[in-house]
Amino acid sequence: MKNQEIARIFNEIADLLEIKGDNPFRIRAYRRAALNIEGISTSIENLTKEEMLKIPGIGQDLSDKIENYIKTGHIPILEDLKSEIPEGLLRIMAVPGVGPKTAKMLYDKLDIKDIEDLERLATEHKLSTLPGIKSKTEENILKGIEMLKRGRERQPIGKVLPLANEIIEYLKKKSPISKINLAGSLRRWKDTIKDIDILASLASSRDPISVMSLFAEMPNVKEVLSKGTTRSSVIIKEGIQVDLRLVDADSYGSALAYFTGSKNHNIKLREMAVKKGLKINEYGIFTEKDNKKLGGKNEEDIYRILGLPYIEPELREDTGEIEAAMDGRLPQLISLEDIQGDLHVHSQWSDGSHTFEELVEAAKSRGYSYFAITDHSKGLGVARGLTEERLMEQVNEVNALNKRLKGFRILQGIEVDIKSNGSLDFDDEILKMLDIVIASIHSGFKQSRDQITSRLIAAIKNPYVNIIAHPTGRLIGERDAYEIDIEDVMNAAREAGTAFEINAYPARLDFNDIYAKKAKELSIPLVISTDAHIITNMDYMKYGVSIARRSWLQKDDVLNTLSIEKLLKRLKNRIKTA
DNA sequence: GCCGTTTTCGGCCCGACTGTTTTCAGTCG
Repeated sequence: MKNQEIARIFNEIADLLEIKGDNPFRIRAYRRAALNIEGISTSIENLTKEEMLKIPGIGQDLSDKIENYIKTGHIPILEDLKSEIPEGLLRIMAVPGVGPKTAKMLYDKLDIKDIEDLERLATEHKLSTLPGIKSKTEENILKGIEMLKRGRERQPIGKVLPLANEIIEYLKKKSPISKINLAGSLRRWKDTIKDIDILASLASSRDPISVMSLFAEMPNVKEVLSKGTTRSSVIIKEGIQVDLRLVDADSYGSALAYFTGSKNHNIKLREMAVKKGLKINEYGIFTEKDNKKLGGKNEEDIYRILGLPYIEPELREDTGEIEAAMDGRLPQLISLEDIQGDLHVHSQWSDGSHTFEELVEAAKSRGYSYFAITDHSKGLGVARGLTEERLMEQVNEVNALNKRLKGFRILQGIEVDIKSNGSLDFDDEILKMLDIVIASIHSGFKQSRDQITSRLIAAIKNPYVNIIAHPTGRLIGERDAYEIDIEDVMNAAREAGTAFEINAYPARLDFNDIYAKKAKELSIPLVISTDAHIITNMDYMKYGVSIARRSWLQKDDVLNTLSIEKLLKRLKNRIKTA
């Protein structure tokens, strides 16, 4: 799948054109194309010309470039640009506060070609010889370089969301705020987060400056980047940027829509507005002609006045949601309350921390009527994987416990290891005795794409494997997904009736939203499971549900929204009674 | 470079904050 690769190339072309001072709309066209290519679930090399031209932002020229790249591995314009512009300039542009104009001036006037040059000359106060740069800018550039060195990578949402909620609680308690919400990619539940965006409005006639000061002086603030009356930015000690925006109650809805994004979703709404003789900004929706405010107190106003139904934040990525809204095709998204049970849970028997009784209580308290105990199989020695004998002991214990439980059922399962040769860790004779079997890869991540693909397909085709867990093996920030032929894998699953897991563990979130959406389109069943090793991990379900929502999934698309009876009927080759 | 329910040419989203400026350019989201 070359999608990511081509998206990266188009973004690089956009960066280089920016340094050259090229037509900003041409630059935007490259960026928009990149984003849309990243968002499609089909390998771009499998698309026909006609299909390619249907991707928003891809026209004749860019589709030619893509085809040429797939055929020859070259994009002439990129090579030309690279020969004109030293590569280091792109890295200079990565310094916060340094954009294309500054980067170009630094290169033209002082021959600065990389970050090392920039740091040295800034330290020696040589930058202030340039027009428009004085000591403050030098300081900011040095700070920016520091920040870049520390690395401001995107962090898993599971790490960022709790921090964001703490800040919101703090502000609620300490300041005269009437409304406060998360915005930005956190509100859209993206799997990784760069900044925390918070929107608030004040109780009437209160002083915004005092709130901004309170915000800038929170105990966990490490650095204040900017502070105004409507917008302030800080870096907290975890290294994450937090932006707070204050608006009037009258504009709260339009500001929330605006700051929730995504950027491209907003641009498309604004374009729609312009065509209707309207204007949208963070203060409301207005008539173009006499600037009369038509709405903005509630987020729904914006959509309603454009003639659209409300679009859930998770869908706002400009991946077809606006078109679907126009046609009345928006999905009724799944919600956390729809989940009836967790199908991937570990116990003390392997590398989990709790007894069955404790897990039953935890599941019940989350409103579930079942969960599957899926300890590791023997091949995973580090996780104290079960041998056949211990599995049989577990079966007896689960059976005994199930007899005592009323209105609740433990499903006897296993997370069987897919070995490096593609065979499973247990024979079919063992697997067929269980209520549910999930299979997954825990080794050989470096194998070739073909090898891993055939391992997965072999497991998918096994008659007793119901679910493939964490199908791409990624660990956010630690390990990339292994390379697979996603089309072949999905086709195999569709034929075999094997489901894929959306693993809700924050570092995994695997399938991601792109693959889960694709699976839905192919009518492949999905499950959302937490892979819990301790009880509190069960609360990760909300992250899994958020991936499902971002994937346009409805309740019907997810097997563990079913009652236990219906679930067992849907699983292939299982005993069909609860 | 894309795109069309005003257009196949001429548009292309909108505003805040900073640092440097006397009215604004650059950067960011």
